[in-house]
Amino acid sequence: MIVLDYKDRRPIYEQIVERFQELILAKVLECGEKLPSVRNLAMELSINPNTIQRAYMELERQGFIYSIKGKGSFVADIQDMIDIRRREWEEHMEKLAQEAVHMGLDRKKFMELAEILYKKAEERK
Amino acid sequence: MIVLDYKDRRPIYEQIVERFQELILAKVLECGEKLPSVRNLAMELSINPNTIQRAYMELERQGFIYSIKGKGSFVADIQDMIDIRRREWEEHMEKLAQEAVHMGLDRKKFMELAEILYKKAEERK
Amino acid sequence: MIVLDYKDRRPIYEQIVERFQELILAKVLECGEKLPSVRNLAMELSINPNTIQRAYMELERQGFIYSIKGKGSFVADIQDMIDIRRREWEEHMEKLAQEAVHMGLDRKKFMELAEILYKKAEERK
Amino acid sequence: MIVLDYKDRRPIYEQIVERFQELILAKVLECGEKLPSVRNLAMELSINPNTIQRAYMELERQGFIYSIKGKGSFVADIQDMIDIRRREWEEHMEKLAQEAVHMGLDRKKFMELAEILYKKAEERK
DNA sequence: GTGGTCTAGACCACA
DNA sequence: GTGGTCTAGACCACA
Repeated sequence: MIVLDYKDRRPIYEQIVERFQELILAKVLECGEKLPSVRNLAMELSINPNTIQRAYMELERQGFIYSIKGKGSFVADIQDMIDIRRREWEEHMEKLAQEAVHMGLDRKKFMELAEILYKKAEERK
Repeated sequence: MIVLDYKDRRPIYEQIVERFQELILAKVLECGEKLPSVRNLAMELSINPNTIQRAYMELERQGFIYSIKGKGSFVADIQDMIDIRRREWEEHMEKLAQEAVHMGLDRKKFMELAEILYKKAEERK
Repeated sequence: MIVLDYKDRRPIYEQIVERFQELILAKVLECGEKLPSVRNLAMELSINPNTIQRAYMELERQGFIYSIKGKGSFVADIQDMIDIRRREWEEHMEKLAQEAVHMGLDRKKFMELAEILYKKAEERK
Repeated sequence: MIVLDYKDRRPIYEQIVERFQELILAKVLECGEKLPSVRNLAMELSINPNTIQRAYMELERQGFIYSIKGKGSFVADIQDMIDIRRREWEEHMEKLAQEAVHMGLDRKKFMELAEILYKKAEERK
């Protein structure tokens, strides 16, 4: 489920955070589901438990999971978060569209650029 | 060239600033071109010359125009500004495209939304 | 007892819900007391019975009233709710007082602000 | 400047974070001022550099300081943060005052409670 | 068993 | 020299 990329220059804990974010946002990990324990995941990935701990701390701070001492870490209910993100995204997009109109970017060019940038983002993923 | 909207809740000088920004960015007013004098424009719009003065000061502060005592106000060379704005706009758009991919918004929906928001911005103008 | 404000932008049923909440919390309507029937209140306010129905449904969902088929709607026992709200209110107030101390707001200014905001709330009511 | 309280049950890094927050909010440490280096402060307090690192990370996340690799950690410009906090605090206070009015808490009792809770917060500090 | 904190110490990137 | 990441491992609180 979690695969580390040692060629990646980003720190390991960051890779773990991002991977779990994806799994949770894509609902592969469902609300309330238990994450592997800090120690188990550390063993499985052959890394130090501290690194997992740090990743889980960050995920909890961001509201993706919640941890209960003595019980484990669990996927949080992120529907509200998703809704808020979606709304903010649309607001930003609306603002950019307005700026495009002000800058004199016509609809055709605007749509072309949007498509190019979307494809670029898709490939990068 | 300048039309005031008294139903608009924003201060008049702000409307004037925005209108000139549009005219300059859209290159209706070209680099080096002389703006109407403070007094003339005030008469034309039937408003206090101080309001125009304030708008011109703000435009100068933002780098859209420059004023020469005894000669008048002129459109500044804003190519650099345009380039920077355009670059920043593209960066923002790229970021939004990336977020769209991360949120699981597929290309079709992304393009539809982009078009809707562009049209909405166009109508509002 | 219920006065509608058509200048208010909120939906009518929401205004009705809020008004009944106030009447029940202020114990003008006592526990067990019968509310006006859907039809009567609708006639009295010259609005659609469905709107009243919706308001009553919302009030029941929130635990302010209970409805018995064929008999009517009655004010619920809300003492628990009142106690909980009061406790939560005090907790929030305690937290704000603490933040005030941390922000360096001295007691005199804190008390002044509290009084001003209380009066403002009173007037608005 | 920083004194640890080993009787305090809270983790050391949290104490350090809070202490620096106070020093920065009270402007004892001014904007742009350099904080002691991770290693120096660790030596001075006879604790592990990791613990300081963790505290500084948290302070940076919260916007109190910024760190530049190879140069050090510096106090951030927090005037905006202070303004925002103050505004949010007032909004919360206004809301609580409104709720107090709705709950039927009269002004005298409201003011008494406010004073008691303020004193309590002051003593706890 | 589980998460949370902390120590001791290594190594890296950046300046 | 400075912050940032990571390992190895201890100990605590909670369940």
